[in-house]
Amino acid sequence: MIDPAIPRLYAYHRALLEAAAAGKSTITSGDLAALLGHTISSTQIRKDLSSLGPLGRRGQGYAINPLAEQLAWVLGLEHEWRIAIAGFGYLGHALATFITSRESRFCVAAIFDRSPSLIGVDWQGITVADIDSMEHDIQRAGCNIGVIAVPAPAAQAIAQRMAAAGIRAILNFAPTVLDVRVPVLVRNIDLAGELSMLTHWLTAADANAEAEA
Amino acid sequence: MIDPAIPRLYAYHRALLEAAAAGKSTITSGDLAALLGHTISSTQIRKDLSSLGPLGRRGQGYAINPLAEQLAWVLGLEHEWRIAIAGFGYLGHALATFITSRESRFCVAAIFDRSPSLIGVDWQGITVADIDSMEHDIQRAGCNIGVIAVPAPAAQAIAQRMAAAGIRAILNFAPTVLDVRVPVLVRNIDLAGELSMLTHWLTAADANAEAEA
DNA sequence: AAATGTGAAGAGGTTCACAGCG
DNA sequence: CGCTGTGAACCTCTTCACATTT
Repeated sequence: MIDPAIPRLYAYHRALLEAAAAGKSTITSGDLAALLGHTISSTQIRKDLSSLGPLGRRGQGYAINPLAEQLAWVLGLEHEWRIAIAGFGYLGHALATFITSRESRFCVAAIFDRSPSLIGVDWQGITVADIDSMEHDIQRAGCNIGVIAVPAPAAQAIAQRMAAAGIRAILNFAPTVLDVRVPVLVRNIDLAGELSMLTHWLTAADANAEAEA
Repeated sequence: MIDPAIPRLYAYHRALLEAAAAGKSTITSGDLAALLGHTISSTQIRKDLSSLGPLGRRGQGYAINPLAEQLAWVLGLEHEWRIAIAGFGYLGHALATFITSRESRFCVAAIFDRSPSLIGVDWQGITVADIDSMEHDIQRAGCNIGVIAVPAPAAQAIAQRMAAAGIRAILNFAPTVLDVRVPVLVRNIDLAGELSMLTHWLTAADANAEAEA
């Protein structure tokens, strides 16, 4: 399965759960597209789904439950994922809450910070630990996904320590390029970059408006 | 200028400021690529930059300061941007801090929440206001960018009200497709989707490892 | 008749190879 | 000689059109 399709598959999965909750048991690619606000075309949906196997019935549409299960399987949502969060400031805290509420099989299993005022704090049964003990705690908690929510200068070292502790996938919110030599998947969430797209678009729109006037 | 190039331009800009701070006054596309951890090729960098005009000297490289200024101009970093944040939970709080610290011309100018325990709270001179007065406050504060950090069910209504108040660019952290009919640029930050890429990749890697064994 | 599944065409962006300057 | 700037080849993903199945 191709890379850019994965977030789409996840969107389908969510939409299918919604449809199922609304009492439907079958859905067409067109209905699914409508549910997603037509941000994705029905053709695209069919291409994505057909690449997983013959999941629909011609003339009828897709049976929701089997399709949702298939998507959950492909996306790895059937495993339980144990997540380690480094940095428990506002961002880390927000992510912990979000992750826990979002998907029942995502489980925050370890939290780290450097600040003495946070170490020892309890969050939903998890004690915030000192970053110095990270390797040990990550392995004991059996974490397989890491989230980096620390300031940029500290991120690189933490990424390397996470990788050393056996974590193979990292979601990085620090605005730095992480260099982990081991084969680890790093996804960067570049908030400032996203903002810059907005500011660029707004200035470009202004320039166009002036040119037309 | 093409869309996917914008975050790259922003990355160049950051790297150039770093290089300037390190005392350099000139840089080649290859050096810049190295500074970015080779996540972007030197060819790509030259293509991106050349589309802005002839900014480099053949045989020498790029003069850092003029180039950084040009990038800042293209990205709209020379304007002052006034940002309205809806939702002041941990996420909203984290974003406010991040935005303020990140770029001096990004200014959080209004904060909204629905919770009585947050309304009236002061954050760096800004008073958290009731979401009911959003339109009025946004206009008074002259906000031109909106950030949505509220739970999914509330996001749609807030997006529409932001658009009605004249905001034309929105960064949305709620896992919902926003439908604003006015021409507004919406960027969705899909945290769950990003996580799903990690879980997919990890399960696919496991499946491959088993297949090889 | 209605909706899926799919080869072929198309668009969009990246890489290559090298011409053009300093 | 070194590095930029760029047309052309390339590749990847999306859209189109339609054959296929219930």
